[in-house]
Amino acid sequence: MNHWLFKTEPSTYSVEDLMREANQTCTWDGIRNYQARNFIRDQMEVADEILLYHSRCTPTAVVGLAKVVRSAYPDPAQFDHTSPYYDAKSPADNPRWLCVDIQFMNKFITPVTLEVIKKTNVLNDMVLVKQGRLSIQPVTATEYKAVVKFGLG
DNA sequence: GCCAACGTTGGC
DNA sequence: GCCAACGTTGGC
Repeated sequence: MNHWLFKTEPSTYSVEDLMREANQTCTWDGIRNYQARNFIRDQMEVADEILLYHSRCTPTAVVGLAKVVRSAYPDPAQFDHTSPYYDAKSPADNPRWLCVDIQFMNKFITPVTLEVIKKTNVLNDMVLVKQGRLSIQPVTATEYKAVVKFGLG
């Protein structure tokens, strides 16, 4: 099983929004970055566990957990003219962008802030710290366990 | 809201 | 296929 970190801006979509969805499940659409797309396509599987991270807010932090409940399929938003994620250049017979469905698992008692992650030895090599702009990124099992321990402990 | 970092686009 | 221009992300 793989572990991931998904970023979201809480002003657009937050962990609380996910908790209010039917079955606490949503489609994680709108990923428009090839590196992130390739992770979804090549490595993401049902039951993979996800750290949900709130970006562009105060404080930026991992705020909860989710899991993959449907593996990669074409992102419907790329073909929807009314969507901000519409992509006129994506061929219908070979969709450029993929998405997964995720289900809420847990909301942290204590959000694990970027500040703490940077200060913690087992966490400060996370892709989050090294590669600031990647919105879907792999997390090692060790990193995952450490973040969960902070968040739920 | 600013702006540095960095990914993408497109002319050549 | 290089790289300047442009657009977006995200910490602060």
